[in-house]
Amino acid sequence: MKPDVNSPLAASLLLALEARDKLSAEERVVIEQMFTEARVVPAGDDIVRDNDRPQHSTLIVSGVAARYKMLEEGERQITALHLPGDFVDLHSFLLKQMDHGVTAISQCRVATVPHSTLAELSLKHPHLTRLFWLLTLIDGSMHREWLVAMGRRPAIGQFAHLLCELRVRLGVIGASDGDHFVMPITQIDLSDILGLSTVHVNRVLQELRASNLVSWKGQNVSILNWEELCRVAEFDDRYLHLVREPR
Amino acid sequence: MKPDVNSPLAASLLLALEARDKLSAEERVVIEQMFTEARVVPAGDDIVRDNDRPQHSTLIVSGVAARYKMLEEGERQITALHLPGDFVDLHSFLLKQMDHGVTAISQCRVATVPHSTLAELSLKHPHLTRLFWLLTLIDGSMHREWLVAMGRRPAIGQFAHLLCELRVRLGVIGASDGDHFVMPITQIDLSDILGLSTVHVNRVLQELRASNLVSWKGQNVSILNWEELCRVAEFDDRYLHLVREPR
DNA sequence: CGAGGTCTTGAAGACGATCAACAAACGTGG
DNA sequence: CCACGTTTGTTGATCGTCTTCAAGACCTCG
Repeated sequence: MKPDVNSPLAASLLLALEARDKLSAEERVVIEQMFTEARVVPAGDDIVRDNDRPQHSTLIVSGVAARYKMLEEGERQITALHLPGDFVDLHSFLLKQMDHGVTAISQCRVATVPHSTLAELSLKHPHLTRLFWLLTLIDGSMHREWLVAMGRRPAIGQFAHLLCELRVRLGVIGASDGDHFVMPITQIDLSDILGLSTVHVNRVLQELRASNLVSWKGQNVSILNWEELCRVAEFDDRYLHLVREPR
Repeated sequence: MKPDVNSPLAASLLLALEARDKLSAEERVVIEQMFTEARVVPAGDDIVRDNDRPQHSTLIVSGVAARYKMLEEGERQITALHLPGDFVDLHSFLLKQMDHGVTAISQCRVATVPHSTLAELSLKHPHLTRLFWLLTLIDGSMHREWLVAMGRRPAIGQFAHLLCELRVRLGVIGASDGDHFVMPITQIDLSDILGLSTVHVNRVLQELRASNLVSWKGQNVSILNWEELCRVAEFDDRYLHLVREPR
């Protein structure tokens, strides 16, 4: 999760893709070379703004970002959390206009690909195009899982589910150290993810701590009882589609 | 919304696509010819089952369908409503395995395309491929809007928002008669969409009726005050991406 | 060392859930 | 076409989860 200036920009993306299909050597090269170097976005700044019409798509190289929408009364709802290797606005390639913002939750390093490169790709590399399409489909799959969590799980189950998801997703990109990972987000961010008040997030977290499921100090998160946490969350990772097969 | 046996299978799909981009005559033909005739799925039956590995993708020709997930205690959460012209499992082309079910809310006529045809398409017709990708992106966009509605809007706003969305989406495919449309779904279905109890759905609906925003009798829905309904819902149709431009 | 953001705790209140009962609508078979 | 059973819609009463408001502790960073 730390900005590692030496790692290639697309390292996490390659891991995410290889978790779902095989890449040819050529494809790996194409991916590594498509990104232009990266700027650093300070925590709290927008990476992409609502209503923008981006000419390129943005990859998180390091840090945590979030898609969000604001309501009239100033409430914020986060609709997705993005980790290294995630394309935060790949969809803007076809949707053209952003209907939501993307903010840097922690400081982020980001790299970009011009939409024109993606367009060429869609002509020359159908398989890679399908894999990028796949990434947006997995985003959609996570959205659906979040809908289920919000609509039908009690707050503690929803929170537990988020923790399970984070552990698995960080594992895929090699950013979790077994049951421990670094998660630079505040309880305020959590409340905007879960659609709860900050006060209630705090109380639910205490409940998770009290039952020895999780430890969360500062940015250090440890899953203390994975089995039981999954039970509370009714977690099933099928929706992350971590099966390596031809796509 | 009525099964119209004479209409071409892809009529609504063509309308949905033409609302977002121009199609060439050739592309229209390709789309019209890709679907094989259609079966009728009775209300309540699954169109696609959880865990299936479909070899084809399914288009709703008429009727209303829903994607859903079940929880352990038997609760259901609907994550998307699908209307004529919607591909309910286009994503299974790349996700391979279903991580949720799709059920016929009302009786549905459905048509199918083999995945092999979609694969050919991805080689021969990059523009059409991008448009199909676009359809899945718009699905994702609707998921995000539902997340906002669930997380941060009170029940009445969430319900109002759903009604606004339905009106606009039905308008796109020519299935709404101004402010009136036919919506063959029960309050039980609504509660599974909104993540509320059926009792509360009933009370919120009464509130919408009492304030003269909506009339809902049987399957006949009329928007009585579009302006005010949009205000209650904080509705902004940008997320449906109804802009005709090159994609 | 001070200041702003974040975390924590308490008390009160609201929104929505649950339980229960009944009415209305619908479909099916006689 | 009516009778009957089942599903859906409606209403009331009570309960619980989560919100809001408020205040103080902690922490981080200039």
